Amino acid sequence: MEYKTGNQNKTSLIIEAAAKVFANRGYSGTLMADIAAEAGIGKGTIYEYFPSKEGLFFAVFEWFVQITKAEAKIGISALGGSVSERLMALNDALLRSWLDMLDMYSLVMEFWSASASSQMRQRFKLAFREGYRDFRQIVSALIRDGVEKGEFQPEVDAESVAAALVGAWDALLLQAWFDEDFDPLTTSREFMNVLINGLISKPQVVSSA
Amino acid sequence: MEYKTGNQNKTSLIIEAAAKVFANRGYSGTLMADIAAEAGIGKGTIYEYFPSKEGLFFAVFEWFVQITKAEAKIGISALGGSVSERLMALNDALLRSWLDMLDMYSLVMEFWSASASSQMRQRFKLAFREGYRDFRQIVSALIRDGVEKGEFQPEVDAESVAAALVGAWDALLLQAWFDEDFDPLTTSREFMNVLINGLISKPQVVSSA
Amino acid sequence: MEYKTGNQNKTSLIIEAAAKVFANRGYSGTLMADIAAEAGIGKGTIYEYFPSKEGLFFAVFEWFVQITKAEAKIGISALGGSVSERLMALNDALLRSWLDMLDMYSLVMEFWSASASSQMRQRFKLAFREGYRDFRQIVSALIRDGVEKGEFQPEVDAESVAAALVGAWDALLLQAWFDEDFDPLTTSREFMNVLINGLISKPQVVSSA
Amino acid sequence: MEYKTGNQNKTSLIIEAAAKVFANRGYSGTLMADIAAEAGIGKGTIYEYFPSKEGLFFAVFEWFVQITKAEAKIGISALGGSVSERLMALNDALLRSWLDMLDMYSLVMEFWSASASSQMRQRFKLAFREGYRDFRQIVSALIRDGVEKGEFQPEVDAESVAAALVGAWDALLLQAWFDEDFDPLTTSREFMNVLINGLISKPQVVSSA
DNA sequence: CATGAATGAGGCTTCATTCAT
DNA sequence: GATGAATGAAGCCTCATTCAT
Repeated sequence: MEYKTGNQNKTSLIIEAAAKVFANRGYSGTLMADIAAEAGIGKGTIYEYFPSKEGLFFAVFEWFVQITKAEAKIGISALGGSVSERLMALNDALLRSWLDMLDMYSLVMEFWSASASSQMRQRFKLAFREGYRDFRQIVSALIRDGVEKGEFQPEVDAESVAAALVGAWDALLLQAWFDEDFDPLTTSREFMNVLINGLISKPQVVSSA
Repeated sequence: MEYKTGNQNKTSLIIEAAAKVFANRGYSGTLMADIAAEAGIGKGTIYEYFPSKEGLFFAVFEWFVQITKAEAKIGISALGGSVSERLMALNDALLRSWLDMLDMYSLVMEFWSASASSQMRQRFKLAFREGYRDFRQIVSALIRDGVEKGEFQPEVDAESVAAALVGAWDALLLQAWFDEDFDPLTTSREFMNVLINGLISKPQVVSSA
Repeated sequence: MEYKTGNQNKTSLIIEAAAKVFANRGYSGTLMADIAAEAGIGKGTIYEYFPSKEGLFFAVFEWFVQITKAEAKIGISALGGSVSERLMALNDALLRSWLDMLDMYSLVMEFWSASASSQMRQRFKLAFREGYRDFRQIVSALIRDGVEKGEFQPEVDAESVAAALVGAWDALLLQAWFDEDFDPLTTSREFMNVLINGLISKPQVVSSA
Repeated sequence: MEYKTGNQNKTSLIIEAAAKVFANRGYSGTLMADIAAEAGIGKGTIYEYFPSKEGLFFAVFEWFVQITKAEAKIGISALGGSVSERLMALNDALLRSWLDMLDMYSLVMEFWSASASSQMRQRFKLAFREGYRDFRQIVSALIRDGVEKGEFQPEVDAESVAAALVGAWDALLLQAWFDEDFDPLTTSREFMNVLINGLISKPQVVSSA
């Protein structure tokens, strides 16, 4: 009825329509008819390209992972400068690109939920695990770089910081999704200042229980 | 039929049975009949205590929020010592209590997903927002305390660090849920070392794009 | 809406309603809704008793086989007299009982068709094979009895005659179903006269290609 | 794509492909796409030659009736000799020609079933009635010939015997289709011996209920 | 109070048929 | 003529909810 996106083929037309509807209504709240209507095609046509609702959902997931990874890579490869600067730049790039599609964030929650239940559990869980691993690796490589260059303290456990950082980004967006008054970009930058400071400064030991 | 966990009343019997089943099968994968079977009661009985599946789900959510908050309070109130030490102790307490019920973590994902799908969106979204706000407040109060006591640097933005920290905890558990080889406790402690170091040390300024 | 048949239980209520509708509209022409309406119950109720349309169809088949066998047994056990007389009496009894339910004959055709195609092929095919074997056996036992008693010629191959006879009965009813002007009872009696005569009389050999 | 059976035209190409698929999967189990694939043509092409699935099915039926009749005529016209011999020869010829295409037998069952289900009922029912009548007539003519020539007893009711005989042939093939261990040719010959004996021998009267 | 048999609205999916190329 | 991508009517089945016992 009103296509305009440069959808090369019908497959991606459907995926994008589905993404929109899944994001708005959730997996089980979404009717195949809604997707068809959103895509401006007949209900049956979807089944020419995808085997089932579940199959389509997974295709949306893969599409989503792919564009997310692509964004991340761009954000990372972009910059020169000190490792600290690059880390902060990565923070900005990621959050900005995500904020641009915050309305899609509910998709992520649908994916999480799918990975927790249902038939597709395994496929999703695996994909998430791999996705997080990849992402952690990218960030930890950056941090390790900082350690090797002497910019960061040698005691720093790059893996752990990367894992927590990746998680923090994720969760800041989550909070932004829940709370319109929450500004994740500013928040993250303040946080990054502290964290980077922690990476750079000679540690003051703390003990615990 | 064989549940005797200290359920004072049938209401909590049903809630706990429902929590179990929702965690395993997801919201829409769960049948009322499954819950009744799990609780060892008749299907119709559920409707004596809850108005609908959705209502029961929300009750599970509230129950979950409550016990989670209770755990958190225990973790926080527990310790004395320096703020750094208390922060690290909080980290340990929270992660430990969550790890004990990691199999319930999928419930959180269901709740997230529910907050994204239109039917119950408002109720869940609101509850999550409040939950996160409360939690951020608790943590930011602690950090602010550190600033006021001179233990942490004055430039530190307590709110932001709290938000990111709360998020990082959440997301580390998420990663643990996806990845059995991932150890969130150790990871979090390494991360906390760096973060606390960043809070304590005099900042080395970093600029960015 | 208007039950009156002495249906002890709902299972047979549904089976009988289904038999009626399957007989009138054929398997794939039958809607589950039709059956429910015919039985005066809700659509969903059928699924409390049968797993699927196919399962219900098979249940109808089994019910049909059972009552058919029961009829046959009555027909057979009934009479004394010479074997010839008993054979003729069997002929009459079978055809009469079938003619009483000729409107159900189309069910048989549905069953044949089901045995030829579809998922259920094996189950139906097997049941038909067994059904025919049983029936042949009953008839051949009778004929063999005639041979042993010296009433029939010793050269008679009881098995073969039984098989053909069983088939002839079947097929006469089939023709009656197609052709309202066809009188299978008279026809069969005339035929039986010839056949029994052939069993009794000393054979006049015939050769062929 | 790879069919070159002497199909003069595409019409018969399609009919034969359809016959194959209908025989294997049954009417409603058959997809138009299957037929097109079997015929090595496009789905749409079928509609250039036939108005609908049902129309094609009926065309297959007519084609089937035609070749069956042709076979029967050949079998009948073939032989000289006594009527008994011709009858036996007919038996052999018919069964042999049918056994050669036993895998097509399931088509007959589909046709029967079609004649029972409401949509096409009339057309099929009529065709079957005519088919049986024709066939009975051919056989009864033969038997009457035997009576007239004094070879068979005058009391014989040619029509009835013909009807039963035609039915027996049909049903023996049916049993063969259900039961691979069943040998219809031998069976039929043993049966024919008895029957022909009954036609020839002076009758021994039998009375019944 | 407790139950579970009964219900029927609702949704996914199939597939004969159409029609633009 | 030939094609096969697109269609949407139609049907099986699910399952939250009700209510008579």
